[in-house]
Amino acid sequence: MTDGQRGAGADRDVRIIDVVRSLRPGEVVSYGDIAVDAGVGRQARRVGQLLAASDDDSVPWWRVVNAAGRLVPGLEAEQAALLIAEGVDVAGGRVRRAAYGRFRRHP
DNA sequence: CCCCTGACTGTCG
DNA sequence: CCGACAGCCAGGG
Repeated sequence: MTDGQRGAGADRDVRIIDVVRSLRPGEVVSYGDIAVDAGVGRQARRVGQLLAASDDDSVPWWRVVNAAGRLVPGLEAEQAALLIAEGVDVAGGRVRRAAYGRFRRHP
């Protein structure tokens, strides 16, 4: 592919996944933050859709929650276990604000 | 091109 | 605190 970027869409996906993979243990961020960090603006939905379709084990999807700190529907138990194992404060199917690593929301 | 769906988000009652 | 609503963006039928 010496010509232009036929994979423009795939490039965005790669960036998003890359941001998620850059998360370290105990670090939790929201879909919106991931989208912004990846430089795709308000594609928070695409982030979730992407993670849902990704089978890659190198992608720590459990470190991603929604803006309310809510865990992934249907996988709350597993996600909670993984987060707690990393020292994240999880309660009632959601992550506590204080447990966020890159939390960039008004406190 | 139109319509529906979604691991989202912010506002309102 | 929580449910209902509307807004936004991209993918799939």
